Parts: sequence; C-alpha cells; structure tokens
Amino acid sequence: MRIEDEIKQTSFQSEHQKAYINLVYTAGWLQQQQACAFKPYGLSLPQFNILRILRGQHPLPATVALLIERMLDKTSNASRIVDKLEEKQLVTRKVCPANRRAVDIRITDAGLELLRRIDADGTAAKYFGSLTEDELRQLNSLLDKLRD
Amino acid sequence: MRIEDEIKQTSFQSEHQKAYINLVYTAGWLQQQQACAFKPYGLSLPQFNILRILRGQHPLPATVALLIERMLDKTSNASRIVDKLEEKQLVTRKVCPANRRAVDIRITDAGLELLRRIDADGTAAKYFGSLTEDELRQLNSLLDKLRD
DNA sequence: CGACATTAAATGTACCTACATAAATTTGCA
DNA sequence: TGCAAATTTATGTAGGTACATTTAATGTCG
Repeated sequence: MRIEDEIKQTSFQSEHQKAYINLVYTAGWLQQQQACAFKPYGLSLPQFNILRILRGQHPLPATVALLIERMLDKTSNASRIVDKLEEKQLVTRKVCPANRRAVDIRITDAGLELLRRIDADGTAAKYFGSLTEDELRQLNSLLDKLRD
Repeated sequence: MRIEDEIKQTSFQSEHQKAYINLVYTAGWLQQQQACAFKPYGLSLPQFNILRILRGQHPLPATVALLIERMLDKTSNASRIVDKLEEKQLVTRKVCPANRRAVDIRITDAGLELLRRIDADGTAAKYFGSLTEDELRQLNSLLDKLRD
C-alpha cells in the first residue's frame, strides 16, 4: 500500500520528505511484524536478537561488548536485556576467568531450543516476498548510499 | 558505508536478511540524526512530531485521537507526550466544550517560535543529499511494494 | 427516563532507548 | 612497585512504546 494511504496524508513537501516517512514507517512496520511473531514465545525483539548473536557464538561465550558491537542499536543497554534472558534461564552469565572485568555470556540448551521453535515463524525473509532478488539488491544499494 | 561494515558482519544468509537489517539500521540511523538536531532545543523526536502536527492544525485545535491518527507510530502514547509539551508550555490543553470527553490541544506562540528556530536544522531533506530525485522515487516505490 | 454499550482520554505496567555515572579490574608507565 | 588512565560492566534517570485497564461523558434503545 502506498505510504500516502497508510498515514492518511495526501501529499508531501518533497520526495525527500516522503522517503524519510516511508523509511521510518516501513522499518517500524517490519519490527512490529516480527515482535508479534515472538510474543507467543515470551521474547521481545531485542531479546531475540541477542539470543541469536549468542547462538552464533555457541559454544563459545560472548561478552557484553561483543553483543553491543553486533547489535543494530549500538546505544541500547545489552546488560539489562541479558538480565531478562538470564531470569528466563535462556542464557548464563559468569565472570570471565581470563579478565575478571568481563562477563562470559552463553546461550543455554533451553535458549537454543526456543530459537529452534521460533525460527520457522520469525524470519525476516517472510516479509520480503513481494520483492524480487533484484529489487532487494537495489533496495540494499539505495540504503547504503543514503547513509553516505 | 555498506551495511556489512557498519555492523561488522561479513556475510548474510540472504538478500532478504540483509535488506531487513539494512532497513531497520538505516531508519534508526536517520531517527538518531534527527534526535540530535532537536536535543539542543530540549525536544525529543516524538515531541517534535506532535508539535508539527499541531502547527499544521493551527489555529484550530487537535484532539488526542487526531494526533494518534497522524503519528507514524500509531500505538505510542500521545497523551503522555502532550503532558511533556504542556509542562514546557509549548501547547495548551482544554476540555472541548462541544464534547466534554475530548480535549482540545493547541500549539502556543512559544511552540510556534520554537518550531521556527528548529526548522532550519532538523529537516529530513538534509539527510538525503546523497540520493538523486530519481533514486528517491525508486526507494519510495520499493518500500511501498515491500509492505504489500 | 434509565440501563447498557460506546467513545475519548488518562493511567498502570513491563520493557526499551539514550545518556551519564559508578564500581571493579587491568594496563601502562614513571 | 605504585598510581593514574583505560577498559568492562552495571546502575540511575528521563523519556518512549506496547498493551491492558480505568474513568468520565455521550449515545442508544427498550
């Protein structure tokens, strides 16, 4: 659906203005689609993302610093998101023996199992079915260029 | 800069996966750029957006329901954002005489003046300089198609 | 009229972001 | 060695999002 219709605005000052609104709106839409997929499993989107990073490292541990580096949102608070995952026993936290300032964070078996169940539902790919491979490449290239 | 370098990931499962990350990352980047522009004026981005909607209505009032309809983020809490603006005396709130359930919200002269000062800095257009008019149209069309 | 549903806004709660600051440990260098 | 600087995580606080619930006013219909 055209962005004009989504937000009930008939015209835009400029193509810039429209692209800005379209981009922010679409990203929010996507995130909400994903969040809905996780909710039945009791996970928020940031919690899911961190769990996936930990699975990527498994069976090696990750530090908070590594999580922050790989998160989309650099300034968010990985420490407190790990708190929530630890409460649910999806991850473990242990002082790193080699560097006692750091903390080794590992995904548990329960965490791996949960991700396995979610993967079928929550993949981003599902929401891009209406774009061809070529259009996806175009989109990626435009977004990269935008941030220059 | 390419998204691979921004988040230090060397490869993606698919072009879908990459587009998802690119989109969410870029939207966050844009919002943060804007938020930085408003901060010197003591406004958050949602506060700025609501103030702009109110300017669009001025001198007519808006209700909370109207604000929600026009906001990008429909489920956010317009009522509490208006609280903050009222504290700063940038808007006024008065029970609507015609329907005492509703509330008439108006931007004040101080609010209009603040927007006037910000407009030069905070416009979205500024962040799309690296894309041509044609590329902007392409981007808009891809994003619209994505949400189908 | 009077009970009941509907509407508009406000409030409560859990989680998140953004940013500043604190606490503990390690590192580097005089 | 000893002490300041840097590193790593945790915590405090203000503002936002998402969603459920509450409160007050209005509409509806017997």
